[in-house]
Amino acid sequence: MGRGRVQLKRIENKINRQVTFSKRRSGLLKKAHEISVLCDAEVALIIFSPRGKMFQYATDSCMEKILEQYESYTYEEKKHRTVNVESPVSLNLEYAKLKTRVEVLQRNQRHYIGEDLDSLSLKQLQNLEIQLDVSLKHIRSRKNQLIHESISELQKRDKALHVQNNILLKKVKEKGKELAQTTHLEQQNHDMNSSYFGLSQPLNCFNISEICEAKGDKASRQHQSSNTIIPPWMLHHIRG
Amino acid sequence: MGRGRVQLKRIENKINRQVTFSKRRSGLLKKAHEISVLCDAEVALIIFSPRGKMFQYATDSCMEKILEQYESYTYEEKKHRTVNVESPVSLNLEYAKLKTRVEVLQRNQRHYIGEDLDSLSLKQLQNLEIQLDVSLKHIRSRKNQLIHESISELQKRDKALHVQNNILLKKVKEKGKELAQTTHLEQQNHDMNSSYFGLSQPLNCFNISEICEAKGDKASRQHQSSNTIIPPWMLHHIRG
DNA sequence: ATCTATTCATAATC
DNA sequence: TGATTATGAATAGAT
Repeated sequence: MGRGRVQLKRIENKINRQVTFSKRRSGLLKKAHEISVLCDAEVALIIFSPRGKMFQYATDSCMEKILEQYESYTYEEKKHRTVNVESPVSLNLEYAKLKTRVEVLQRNQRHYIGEDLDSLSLKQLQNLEIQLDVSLKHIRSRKNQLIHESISELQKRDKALHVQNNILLKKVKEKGKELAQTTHLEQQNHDMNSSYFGLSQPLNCFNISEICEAKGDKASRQHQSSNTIIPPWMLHHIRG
Repeated sequence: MGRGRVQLKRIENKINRQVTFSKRRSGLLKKAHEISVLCDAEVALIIFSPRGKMFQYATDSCMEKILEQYESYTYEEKKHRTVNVESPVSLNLEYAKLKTRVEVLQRNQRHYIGEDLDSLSLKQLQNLEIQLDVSLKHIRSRKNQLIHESISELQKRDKALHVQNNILLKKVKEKGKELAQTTHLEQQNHDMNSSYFGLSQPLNCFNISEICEAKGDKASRQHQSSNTIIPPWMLHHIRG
């Protein structure tokens, strides 16, 4: 860029080096910000000038949070194994780090539940809003998945009950025939009609909840309430 | 760069966002390396993709060293004072407690951002959904408040500028009259027209952001981008 | 992944 | 420092 190709080696001229540092630094910060916004990435950028002056960029102005993420990403195992053996001096350090982490997490949590919002900038509020919208999408999607699973499970049960019902029906008929050989025909017919309990309501699953509750245990926590978004029998079914 | 100007806002198309992330990430890492070599600077760059994958660059491959520098630059006092007084025995216990707390908080946090939902029951998912709906209500309400505040503040400024402008206009006219007593009328009219600089753009605050950047520190993270949902000058205004 | 038309960043210069 | 400009880089969109 600029007049002439640049070689990737230390710029010897002190003035040029300083100027280039200043220019490229702002360029780098800008690009860090851009990728952060454009691609929804979290970026932490720290630059020390040769003289030790610091410059930084962090997505959402939250450097600590990103550094914590880095630590947990890199040193996950190391921490858990080493801490207990090390000298109390470093334990102090680890403890301090953890405490900071807890503070950060707690602050975030309060933001996620819509509290302490006064400390957030408009930008941060917007990011939070976008994040929660995404979260809700995931949550609803997962909910639907569970519901669909439970429905197909119930349909399977329904089928099984049908089969069983048919078998029972056949047995009843057989018994009927046997009886016919020892009693009058009119008596036989009367029995048939009153003992037929079969397929008139095969898909009315709502009554299943009563069956489940009769079984006792966890099912009884879900009381009948046809006004909730999800019928309670479905909840029970998923828990089992 | 590329076909067409780029807007500084989240790329909505998932594929494009991912591709751009990949391209810009390598660009950013390259530039971080370049400034490090060319200008003898120390650079630490950490990037998390939206899905949590990490990428990093550090001068001399020594991330920890640079992060320590950062910590000492920022938190010099804070850490060293708080912890050293406690007894080492209870410290271990406290540390374990904290660790558990961190784990719980982390798990919750993942739920809030819509991850790890498989471990939740339907009931829990519903509670989460309700919670996040409430959160979003609060967040949007707070956002609106901030926006309204900033608008009325700007209106106040606008008014003040109008008043000032009118005063200046009067003064100009007075000067004009004075001049009329010593010069020809045509000369007077000419002055009037050319020195009037009044109300054509009373609300153009965009240059304020540049003033803030000149002040250094945190303000410089917000770069000029007239294409974000909220103009940067408004963001700054609210932060200040 | 590869290829271009564009826009961007910036080295040199003032 | 700050602005300008010629030039090489980066990259968005298409393939």
